[in-house]
Amino acid sequence: MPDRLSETFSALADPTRRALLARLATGEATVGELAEPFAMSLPAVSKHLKVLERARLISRGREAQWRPCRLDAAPLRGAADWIEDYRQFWEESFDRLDDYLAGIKSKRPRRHKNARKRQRS
Amino acid sequence: MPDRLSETFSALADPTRRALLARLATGEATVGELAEPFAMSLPAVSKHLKVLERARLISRGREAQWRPCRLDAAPLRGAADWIEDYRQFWEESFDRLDDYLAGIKSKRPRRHKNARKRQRS
DNA sequence: ATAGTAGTTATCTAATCGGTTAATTAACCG
DNA sequence: CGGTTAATTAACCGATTAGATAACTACTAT
Repeated sequence: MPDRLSETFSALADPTRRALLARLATGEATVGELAEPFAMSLPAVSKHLKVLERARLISRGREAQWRPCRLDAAPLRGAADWIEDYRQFWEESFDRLDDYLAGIKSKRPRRHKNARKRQRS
Repeated sequence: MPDRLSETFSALADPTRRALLARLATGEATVGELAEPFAMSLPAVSKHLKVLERARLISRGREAQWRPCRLDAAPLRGAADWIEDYRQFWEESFDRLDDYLAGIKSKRPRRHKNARKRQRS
């Protein structure tokens, strides 16, 4: 995997792995504890954890025969920052829809005088 | 692909696709224009665009023989929201780093009194 | 030493991915 | 019509992925 951001997004692109992170947000857990809610083999979960570990989203300790996992959310910051650059676009999209509707309206006078909702701040 | 969030993250997990989105953030563009900066074949770019389209991150019009693409950032909102739930964790990590540094400092008095940066609004 | 528990590694399979080149569709122009 | 431009589709390839089962490692407990 080339870059860090790709590795982060790629790790997040699986519902099982997101669920594992969600579980770890409530505190450390062993592999067995993490695997318990899933209808899949332990090795499968172990692999998912390895993916998360390579993406630096979790780290693991050792305690007797257990390998407790803990969340390490730091890489999410980069992902959040990247997405944040587009916030204006998903907020703007409502405005553009309004523009479009306004265009329709000018050609074919109609009701819907004020379609704008979600006027941002 | 099962869920929307996975599809979004998966689409973002490729640097070429992120670059395409970044380009589209500056305005609509045709496939050829989008492909131009990349050292890869047009069909390859076309495939990436199809992935973005399936993830609803872009949409396409038709204008003569061109298929202008435009950004549709709406799905990013879900991704941003998901990640946002973890913000406290990556911000906490600075606290932990501070704690760690504070521990060091108590043993070996130093400067860096206030290492915390990026205090979020 | 033996058995049990926690987890990883090995091996395999089917599917998907990211890329290629060649062929095809679609629209324009003369 | 024929030719050019824009883009997609088809067919293929090698690498990776998500899953399974089986075998192994590592530690605990008796």
